Amino acid sequence: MTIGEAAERAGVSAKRIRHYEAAGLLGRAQRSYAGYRLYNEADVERVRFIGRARHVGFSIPQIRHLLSLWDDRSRPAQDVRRLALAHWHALDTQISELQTLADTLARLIEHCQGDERPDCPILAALAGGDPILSGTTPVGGPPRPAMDNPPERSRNLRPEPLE
Amino acid sequence: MTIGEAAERAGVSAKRIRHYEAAGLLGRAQRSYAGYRLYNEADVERVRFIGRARHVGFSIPQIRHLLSLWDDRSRPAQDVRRLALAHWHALDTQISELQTLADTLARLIEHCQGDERPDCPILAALAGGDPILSGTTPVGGPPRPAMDNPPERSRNLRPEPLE
DNA sequence: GCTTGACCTTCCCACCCGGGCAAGGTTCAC
DNA sequence: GTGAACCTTGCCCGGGTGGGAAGGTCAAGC
Repeated sequence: MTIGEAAERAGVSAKRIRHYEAAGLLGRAQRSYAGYRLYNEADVERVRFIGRARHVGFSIPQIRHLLSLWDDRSRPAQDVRRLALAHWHALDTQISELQTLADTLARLIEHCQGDERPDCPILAALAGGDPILSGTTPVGGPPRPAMDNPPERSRNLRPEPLE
Repeated sequence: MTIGEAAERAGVSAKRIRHYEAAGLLGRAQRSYAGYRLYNEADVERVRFIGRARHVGFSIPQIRHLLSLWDDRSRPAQDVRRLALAHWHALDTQISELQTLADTLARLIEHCQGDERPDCPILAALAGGDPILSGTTPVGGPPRPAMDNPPERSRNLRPEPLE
């Protein structure tokens, strides 16, 4: 099959398949006489693997690594687990940082009346040395303003630490 | 003062100041006879404002907007609040998505023994139609594996909804 | 056989926010 | 005058993908 069909069946764009090939995730595809890329079932499976791995946030280099482990039938599961765990920790760190940002911002918004008057604590904090931007959280945790529909986010889902 | 000194006083790199100027956040700087950019206290303040806004995650276009509100002495605080709130919601969405990813990954890791055997559920899930990747969380919430040092992350810090 | 439209090819640009480096000019102290 | 430390502009790089241009190919219909 040609790239369009392979792309559709793997659930990615043709462009991405070419990109993955260029990135060395796929190896050079078979070519028709006219130069069209040709794929088989196994190729589609591999692209699907890549797509799923991207979907859970693995980077291209990480997927390269995952694929090498996948290709090596004798690899220990430990190796895969380690890679996934590292990725999880990176995700967790990123989430923490974003959360800190969001909390800071929430504090700023909290202090802003948001009325017609021009005095805005948000701008003031960005402009001057308002300590609210220093990230010092009051004892007892940050304030918890009312919210219409809390998303019920799942936290504390944590794999075991690295061995 | 020249760009190096201004950069140091504003807490950003000289490169970033030039970048902000090119992005239209700063207006064309005064120039010395030789073409050096020259700054005054007000310029440094403005750069500091930009730096702080970047620090809490505002994008360049958003900061452009914030600056226009800052420059407009008669702007209602409401406008600023709205912008900050939109940014907060974007952050919150991003955090949610990352959290979903991390949870999925955690479930995968959970199911992987991580021993010397080559059967790895993580690879299996990425390769095949393992429903674990579909994101269906079991009733009662996702499993909560033991963790050495939970970061005590602050959640539920939520500003009021948009009016 | 020819046209048409859908597909394929490669290559370049764009995003975002800078870091890093190069080649060259300027300033200041010694 | 000379060297160090600054400044200038400009280009390439990252990550992962979309968009588009310019051109070749294939299959169906006339």
